Amino acid sequence: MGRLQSVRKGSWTEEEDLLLRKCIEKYGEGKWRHVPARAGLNRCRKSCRLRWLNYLRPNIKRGDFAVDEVDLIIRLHKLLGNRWSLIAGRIPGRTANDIKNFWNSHLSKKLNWENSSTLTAMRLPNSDASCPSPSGSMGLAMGSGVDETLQQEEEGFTGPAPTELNPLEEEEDSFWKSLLFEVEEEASKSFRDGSSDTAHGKDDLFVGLEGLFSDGNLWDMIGSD
DNA sequence: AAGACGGTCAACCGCTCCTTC
DNA sequence: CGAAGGAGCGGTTGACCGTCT
Repeated sequence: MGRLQSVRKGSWTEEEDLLLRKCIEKYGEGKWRHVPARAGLNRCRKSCRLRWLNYLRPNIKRGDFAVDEVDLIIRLHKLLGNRWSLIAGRIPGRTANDIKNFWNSHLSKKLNWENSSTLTAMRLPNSDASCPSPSGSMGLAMGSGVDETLQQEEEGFTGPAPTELNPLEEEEDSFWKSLLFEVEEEASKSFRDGSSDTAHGKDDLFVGLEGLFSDGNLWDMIGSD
């Protein structure tokens, strides 16, 4: 009937945020198709969903990424590639959009630059105390600690050392194991379904893991902020 | 002081995957 | 089993802001 009402685009107002928040509180997440009408918003369902997921959802962290978060992002990206939602699922309080933006604006250039320069110049002599080492609860599970990984790399280290783990390390260990399990499940499923998504197949997964564990000094690569 | 430039981030777009019928 | 619609994802865009010249 030619009633193609144009939906609003652009930045969200506080009033719109309030309406959306109230709607989600009342009806819960999901059923995004109904959200605009329920909330009384002249927005498309995608816009509502995005706004909620990236901005309004409780427990969302704003501001700078912590050292351990950055380290985790780098490693997860090495393992998973540009699968931001998967990466975000492993970093509490951070959204896929946040991580994607952060990667694109901070890390990708830095890593590209450093990677290309280290090919010829090898490691830059700046791995001193000014480079923070990952130390939070989400830090490295395997051979955590910058000097350790560096040493392992120089000694031809290619996998996690079978050392005894303290409780914190055990927690981290289980984190990586569960992640590995999830990704492997997905890869297996794709494999069984004959999916053409070979970019994330099992082989690549283990290539990624190998790189993940045998990785050199990430903080050397990206420098310290 | 002001224009140019680059970086950041919120939001949109289009595609793929998933679910339902 | 296939089609259609919905949901989710990653890539891209554009506005805004800070820095540089």
